[in-house]
Amino acid sequence: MGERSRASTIADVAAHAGVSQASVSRVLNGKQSVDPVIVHRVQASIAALGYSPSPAARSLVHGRNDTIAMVVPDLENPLFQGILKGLSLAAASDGYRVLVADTAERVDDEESTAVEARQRCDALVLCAPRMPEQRLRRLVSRVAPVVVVNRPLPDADVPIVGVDYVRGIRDLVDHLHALGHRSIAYVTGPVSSASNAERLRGVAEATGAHPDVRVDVVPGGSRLDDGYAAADAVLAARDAGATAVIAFNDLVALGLMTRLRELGVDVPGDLSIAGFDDVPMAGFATPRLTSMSVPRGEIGAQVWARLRTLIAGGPIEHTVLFRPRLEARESTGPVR
Amino acid sequence: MGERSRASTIADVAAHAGVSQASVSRVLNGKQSVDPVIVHRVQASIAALGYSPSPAARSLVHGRNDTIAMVVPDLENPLFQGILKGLSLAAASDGYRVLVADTAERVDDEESTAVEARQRCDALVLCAPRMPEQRLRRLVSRVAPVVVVNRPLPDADVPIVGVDYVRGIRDLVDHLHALGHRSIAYVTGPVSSASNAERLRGVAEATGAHPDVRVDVVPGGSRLDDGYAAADAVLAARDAGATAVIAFNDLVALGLMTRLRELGVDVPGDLSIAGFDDVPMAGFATPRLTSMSVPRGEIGAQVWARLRTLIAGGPIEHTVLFRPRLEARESTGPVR
DNA sequence: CTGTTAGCGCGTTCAA
DNA sequence: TTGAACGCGCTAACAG
Repeated sequence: MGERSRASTIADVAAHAGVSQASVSRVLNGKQSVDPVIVHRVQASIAALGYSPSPAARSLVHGRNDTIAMVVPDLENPLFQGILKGLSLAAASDGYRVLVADTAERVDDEESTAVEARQRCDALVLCAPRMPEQRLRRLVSRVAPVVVVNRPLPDADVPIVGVDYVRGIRDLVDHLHALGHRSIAYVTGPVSSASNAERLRGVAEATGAHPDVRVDVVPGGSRLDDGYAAADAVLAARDAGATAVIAFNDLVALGLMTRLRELGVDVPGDLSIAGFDDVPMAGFATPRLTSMSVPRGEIGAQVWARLRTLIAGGPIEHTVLFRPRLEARESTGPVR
Repeated sequence: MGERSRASTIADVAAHAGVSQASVSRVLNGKQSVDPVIVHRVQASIAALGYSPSPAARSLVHGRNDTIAMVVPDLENPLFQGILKGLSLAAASDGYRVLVADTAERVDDEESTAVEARQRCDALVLCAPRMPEQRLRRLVSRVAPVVVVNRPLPDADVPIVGVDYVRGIRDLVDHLHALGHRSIAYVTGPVSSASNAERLRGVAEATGAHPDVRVDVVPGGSRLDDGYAAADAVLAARDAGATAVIAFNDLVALGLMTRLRELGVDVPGDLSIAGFDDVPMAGFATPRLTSMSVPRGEIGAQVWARLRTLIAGGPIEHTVLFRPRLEARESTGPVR
């Protein structure tokens, strides 16, 4: 194989067309008017040489590269996937690309990863549910423009797009309460997770609103195996009177249901179970899982909308929280 | 708010330290030896100014930007997620980032998306299961260095990393055959998908090896709903004698099982069902789904390994196909 | 070991 | 309307 032929530059085109680089640049960007004859000639040369402008050079001149970065703790989480997909599609429709940085749950790397990613991109989307709040605040001020996803950050100069977990849990407790449940077990998410803290606040508010309801907290996690492993603790709670379970998310709920089935526990006969996020699988589980639906793609789209105005020099728009919607299915039933 | 202060440049650092830009550059890259005194002074200035080099300028001068792009048809597919995650982690360990481009199943956009992504990145990973082969061949030659994922492309100058679907299906048929099944229904994937074609080849080879086995093909898809919707056709096949089902992938299998359960069909009592990919949920389904396990993360890592040697000017390494491993679970049982 | 110079490819003044 | 010249920020070649 011969040497890889160097891609043609704007200078090549200019020479080929017998005009100046400036003219080529002008027909390329169409910002100024140029003689139709030149336009035509330049276009011909561009086609002939198969020229396409260098994004790197453009970036250097413009100081931006039409790319944003999204930092996530785990790409395998259906929630982040959905958000990423929505973000990617929305950004693409405005000519922006998305760089993803998976921190592989290593909280200590999140900061440097974010800063590094931000340097090569025009803006940042931060999903860092476990980063200590103070550190996050510092980080956010360093990497603006940035949007924070799925965690509260009071009085910070940053747009936030997220889910109203507090309200979601309350609505879910209402649902269970209406079914007659008075003793509920909550299987937690990762202990340091902000969205878990939010859910716990929801639990607190719910018990405040329903003094006749008590909620026991059981340690869990965020994945299928975590739910599976939480079964024993859940059964202990049941023996202590619990008739229903709220899991941190659907994966935990699904894993839990699997183990309960193995143990011969009937759902919802012996125990009602509800999840959160309404992942695609929820509606296909056995029994179909009751869950709080979260508009993943729409979250991504909203994130982009906010980032876009930020990039354009616009204001920091208000926090937007989506209220989860109850999807009542088979896994929750009346207490008996 | 005042004006956003412009980030400091290498010139600022040079001035602050009272040395030339070249010296700053040298201490930055550590390629040449520099007087310790200067090193120290420059580092101090860098810290004082909070300087960090511009990736754009570096890209322009080096002709690369330490970023690769991955083009996928659907970010929500667990298979691509796993590959993306493995790729992202492996690339990150070598200082490379990953840009993702979701073509949202729009086959017609794949080509331009890929070319566009390639221009801003040093290399490309192509997941385009439905792109017509000839178009893919042309594309591949345009965007090198590139690695193609999960589809054969005989005699093309491109490394391929994928799954041996043919062998996987054969092994799966062997499994069912050993259980006594002689009439099997195969629920297809997307018609134009390359990996579906591979599976069909596997079916053909399997029936060749087992003349006593017959396989009926039933139209399906790639997602949960597709499997759900295929139930009627599958039942028709059962009425025609089929005792087992192989689904295009786990999602289809899971969707199918859900519908069958609604219809009162016992799995595996009335019908054995097997999927493909071994997604995390497979082992948690009811009943636990028999599947062919595919090393998603490892595929991503292998893709990176090949891309890396390509970027370094190395040879086009040989195709590597992972042989799926049977995960026999509850959803397949002996014919009765 | 250090500073000066010359690009990398493009956009954008500024005159003509 | 066009072209020449400069600068974006950095690295590499060349002197000193």
